[in-house]
Amino acid sequence: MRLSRYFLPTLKENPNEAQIVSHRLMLRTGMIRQSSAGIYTWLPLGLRVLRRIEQIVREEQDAAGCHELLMPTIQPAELWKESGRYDAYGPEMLRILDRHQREMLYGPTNEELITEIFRGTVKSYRQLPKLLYHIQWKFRDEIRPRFGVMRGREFLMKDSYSFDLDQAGAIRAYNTMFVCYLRTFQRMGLTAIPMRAETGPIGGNLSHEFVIVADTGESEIAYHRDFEKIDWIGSDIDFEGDLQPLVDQFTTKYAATDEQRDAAAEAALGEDLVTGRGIEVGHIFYFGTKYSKPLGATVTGPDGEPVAVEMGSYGIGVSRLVAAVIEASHDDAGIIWPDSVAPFAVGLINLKPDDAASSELCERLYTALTAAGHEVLYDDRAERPGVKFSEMDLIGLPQQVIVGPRGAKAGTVELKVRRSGEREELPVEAALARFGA
RNA sequence: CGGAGCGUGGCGCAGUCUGGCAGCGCACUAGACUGGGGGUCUAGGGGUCGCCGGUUCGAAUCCGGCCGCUCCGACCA
Repeated sequence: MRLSRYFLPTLKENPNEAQIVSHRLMLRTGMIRQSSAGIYTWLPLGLRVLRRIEQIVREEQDAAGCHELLMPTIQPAELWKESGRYDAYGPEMLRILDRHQREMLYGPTNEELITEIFRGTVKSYRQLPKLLYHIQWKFRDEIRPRFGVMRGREFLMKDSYSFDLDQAGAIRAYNTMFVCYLRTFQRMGLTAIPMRAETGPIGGNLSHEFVIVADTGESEIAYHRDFEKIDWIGSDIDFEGDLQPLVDQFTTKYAATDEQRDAAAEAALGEDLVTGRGIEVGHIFYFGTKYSKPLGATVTGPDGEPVAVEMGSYGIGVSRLVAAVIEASHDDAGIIWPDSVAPFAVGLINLKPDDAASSELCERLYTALTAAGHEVLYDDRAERPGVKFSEMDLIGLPQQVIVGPRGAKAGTVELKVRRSGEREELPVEAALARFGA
């Protein structure tokens, strides 16, 4: 992508409304623009990151045996009256009347809808278990939206739903998602600690939040020091095997948020207790027959009798994750994207587009890097070097390739690693070899 | 919803108290100089001062109402 043709409206100064670093940086790098309170437009750079995170979530869901579908954003009120949540949800749910005065709502979550789909299609225990998910925009009319996309009213969420014949099956599904989540966040370069959580209006009795440690988090958290050094899981998980030992490894140590915290347990930990703040990026629930019973989601069991299915739901805040990654990975100059979610892999800086040798070399690098499968943002603008350096650091692409007249003449380029700040001058061929080009 | 604050050009702000030509920095346009960490100089363009009403010879400024945004609190991925 040539920056001269791209849409990247960066800001030199901090917008007044942004208080936390991720919000400031998302505005300054031209990733998002606010439309109204808690509602944002995703500009090209931000959308790229959102899509990459979404794709990681999708791939890990698929790997865990979840099947993607897509439910609508607008739902009929009727279904929610059936489950009893139409009144329970309160003003946080955005209610809409269509032209026929039919009561509709912009979905804050999808348990009712997925259960309706399930009850109309799955009739026998032989068709179980099922794990379904979708990635869709949700709306919750938060009392006080804040921190940019961290706590917006409109947000992109992945929500999965499990259907099993019995509790043992449901717990198995719960464990599957538990491990899937560990892998998902790990791939984004995040350390997410699973914490015992309250179940909230979604309901149920087995629940964990996945929390990223960050000073700007909204939850008070406390956890065992061992979580900082626990062996992180590999990519070769057998989801068909017994996941309980792995889950136990992450759930036996103390870790809790807010109301779930236990003063006695924390006192017992002594020096091993770590407290701080965290950002909740995922939440998993087992809630049994809470929805299947009122909504009539039953299957015929082995004995010919109807059985209400055991369910769980599993959410990941996809749009929130964009902000969470920034909170976890930035410095004074700007964002530092982990490779896995970076909007572009390489930033190519042409320090002097007027210089024929520089521009020819840049064109060659741009073509070769692109051909080798790297996404390159090429700063070919007629700007001063300082502007280019600053903006490239600000938007935080992991690798920078810097070309100037001196190097172009000598046949060298400079490579800079954004995270470490390390710079290295190399012959062109050697630099290309680094990128497998 | 309670408490606090803000709304003046694309962004950041001054001016409001004490009514009298709408300003500054950045950004933008043109030219010159410059050229490895958000340059310098010159000349420009751009604003119904959030909206509605009132007071006044005269309102960004005073008064009333409304709207929007931000922060703190209770609620949430």
